[in-house]
Amino acid sequence: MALDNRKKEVLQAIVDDYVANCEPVGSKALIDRHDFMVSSATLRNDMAELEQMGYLEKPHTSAGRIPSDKGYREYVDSLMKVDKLSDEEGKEIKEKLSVSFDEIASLLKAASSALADQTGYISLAMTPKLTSSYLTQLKMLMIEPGKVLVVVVLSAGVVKNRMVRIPDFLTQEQIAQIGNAVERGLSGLPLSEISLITVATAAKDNQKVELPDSLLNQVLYEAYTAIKQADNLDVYMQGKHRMLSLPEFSDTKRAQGLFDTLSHDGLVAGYVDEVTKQDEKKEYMIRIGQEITLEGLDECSFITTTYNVGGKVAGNIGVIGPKRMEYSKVISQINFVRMMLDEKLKQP
Amino acid sequence: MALDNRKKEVLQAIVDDYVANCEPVGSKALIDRHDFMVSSATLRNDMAELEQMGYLEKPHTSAGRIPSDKGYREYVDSLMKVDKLSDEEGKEIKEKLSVSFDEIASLLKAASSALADQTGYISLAMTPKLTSSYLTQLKMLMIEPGKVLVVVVLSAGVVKNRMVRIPDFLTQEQIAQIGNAVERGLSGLPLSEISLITVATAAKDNQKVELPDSLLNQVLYEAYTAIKQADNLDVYMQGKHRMLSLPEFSDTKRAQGLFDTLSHDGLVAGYVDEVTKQDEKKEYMIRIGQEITLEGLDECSFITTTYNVGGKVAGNIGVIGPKRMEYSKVISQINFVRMMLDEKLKQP
DNA sequence: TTTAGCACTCGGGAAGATAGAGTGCTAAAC
DNA sequence: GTTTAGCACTCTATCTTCCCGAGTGCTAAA
Repeated sequence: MALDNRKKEVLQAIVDDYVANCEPVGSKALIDRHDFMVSSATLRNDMAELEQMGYLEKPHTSAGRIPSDKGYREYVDSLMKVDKLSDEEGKEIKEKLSVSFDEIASLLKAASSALADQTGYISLAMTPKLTSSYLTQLKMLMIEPGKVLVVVVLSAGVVKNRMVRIPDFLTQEQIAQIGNAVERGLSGLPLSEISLITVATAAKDNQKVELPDSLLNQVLYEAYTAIKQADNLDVYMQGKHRMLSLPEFSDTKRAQGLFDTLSHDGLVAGYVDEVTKQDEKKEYMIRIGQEITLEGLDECSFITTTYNVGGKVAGNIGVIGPKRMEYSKVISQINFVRMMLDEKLKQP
Repeated sequence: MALDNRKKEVLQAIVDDYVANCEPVGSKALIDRHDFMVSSATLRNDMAELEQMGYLEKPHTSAGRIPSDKGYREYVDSLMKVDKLSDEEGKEIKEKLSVSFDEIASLLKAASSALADQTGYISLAMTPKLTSSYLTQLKMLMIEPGKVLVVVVLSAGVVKNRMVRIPDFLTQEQIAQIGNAVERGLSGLPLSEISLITVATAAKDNQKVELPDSLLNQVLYEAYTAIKQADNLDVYMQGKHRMLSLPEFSDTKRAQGLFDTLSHDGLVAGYVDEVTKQDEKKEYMIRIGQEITLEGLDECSFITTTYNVGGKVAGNIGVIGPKRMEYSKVISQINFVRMMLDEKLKQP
């Protein structure tokens, strides 16, 4: 059975009211707050049917209804209208993102913080996915004898560095040359194709320094781990503790379950990755309540979208909030931030 | 009036019991759990006096007693005995700290995570204080035309870098030379004495590159901000959400107040700094409940100590837990971690 | 100074009563 | 067939009352 027009309106009104007040919505309250041209009894009938179809639930017999996961799903899929961001809000976000960004990391931090402030929920920003990036530069900089800073630059504007130890009689020149050799051999190569072996051959093909193999290998190993480490997704997450003020997390156990999961950056990043693949064609992905396979997030909804670097699919930004979130507002906010990122990262 | 021996024992026993159970301690429970050779009536008298002296409080008339801030203070100052860490625990910590650390940052992260795991409370590790550090190196590395990575190395082993923009017709050689010139002029100088002017004179005295002043100044300005930015204390904090499982934070409002304050790294760092100065001569500093002037921490206790780099006073590590914390255990844990840090950072 | 004894206090949990919001159903009206 | 008024019913949340028991403070005796 399909939803007739009035049922759609009823469902929409219930979601709206519940989002606003976090209290089960009854037929009378619905009449009071909305301009339905029918009586409460009629709404009661509709609500009963909506419940039977699985869009609504009752916390207990004599309470109002609350949306089920399916109800929220219907709401975001076909009922809500995503309105444009207000001009002021757009301006606010723009301001927050107008940091002079010279590394993508600082821009993402700003984006995450803007999203958290603006939505009032938990925000998320992830560095570009490694699968889409390749090595552009590798610099080795001697800080003091025996200590070298390896700077790895990836195509998407990601810069990572790592301090490593090497035998302390190697000179700055030797080190720099090895770095250059590796860079020459590997730049342009996707990270997935870089292995200890490719690093070694690159170095040996390109370098002129005379060094015993064992010594050279030691340095190359460090270079290799530095490159591999640049692989790691960085996750910027903000606004976690704001969830404590929501009624759905007034139970500390539940809040703790949420925080426990969120403290594992890797888990969250992995989930985002997986889900983004599933919803590849969509502009944004939304997961509601039990649809989220992460532990402790079954009272939450999760919205992410993908930003581009140099016009190509890159990393993700997102928001985690209660199921009872202001979907249309959050979506327009997240969209706006994404557009700003795309704009700022246009030239590769 | 001074505390006679039995009163001391009573206070100590009450603190111990309350720490263990988070329940007000009555005279009878005290008798049951400890070997006092007197009757409960006698203890009642003692407890009444201890209350009058301000060491104990009653949540309400007919409950047991709980320690007041003053009571805890007396406890940590003269009653508890700090016992040595068990061998296993020492081993565990040692293992967690046996990361190959090449930057002080990663060692501090490991220290903070070990402390959080081991104590079960919130841990804190801060990079060395800037007042005690001076510039040792400044490298400028061209990543691509117009983009330069400025690497700042400080005496205490702190390495920071920052990407900056410069006019894009400058060459790697020019940039590197300017960096070298500034390094030559400023290395060994305390950060506090470095200003835009000293940077400029250093560069002009030492460099040979011919560049128009306005251009040079632009680069120098970026170098200067990079140095100044290295100034910032980094704070590593872990284990926050563990507090949610403590009964004293079952009220989400309270937890939120705590988290709100803790999310401002600067606030906490500033407080630690201030308090460390006050307790300069002591091995560790302890602040209990209301003694802590940070908002939201009045149900907490705060213990910090100072680690050394190259034998000189450097940064702080610490633990924030409930007032009802296992002081002696935490102190021995924190001390152990500090000793490990000192050991690892012995050679400058 | 210590102790036994006892009356008193107070919080917290159990039990019961009540109000009110909301429901589902029936039968009449449109 | 759909809508509506009316009504009995259900269930929670709240308030009151009551009582238990842990704990106290005081007194008087050891």
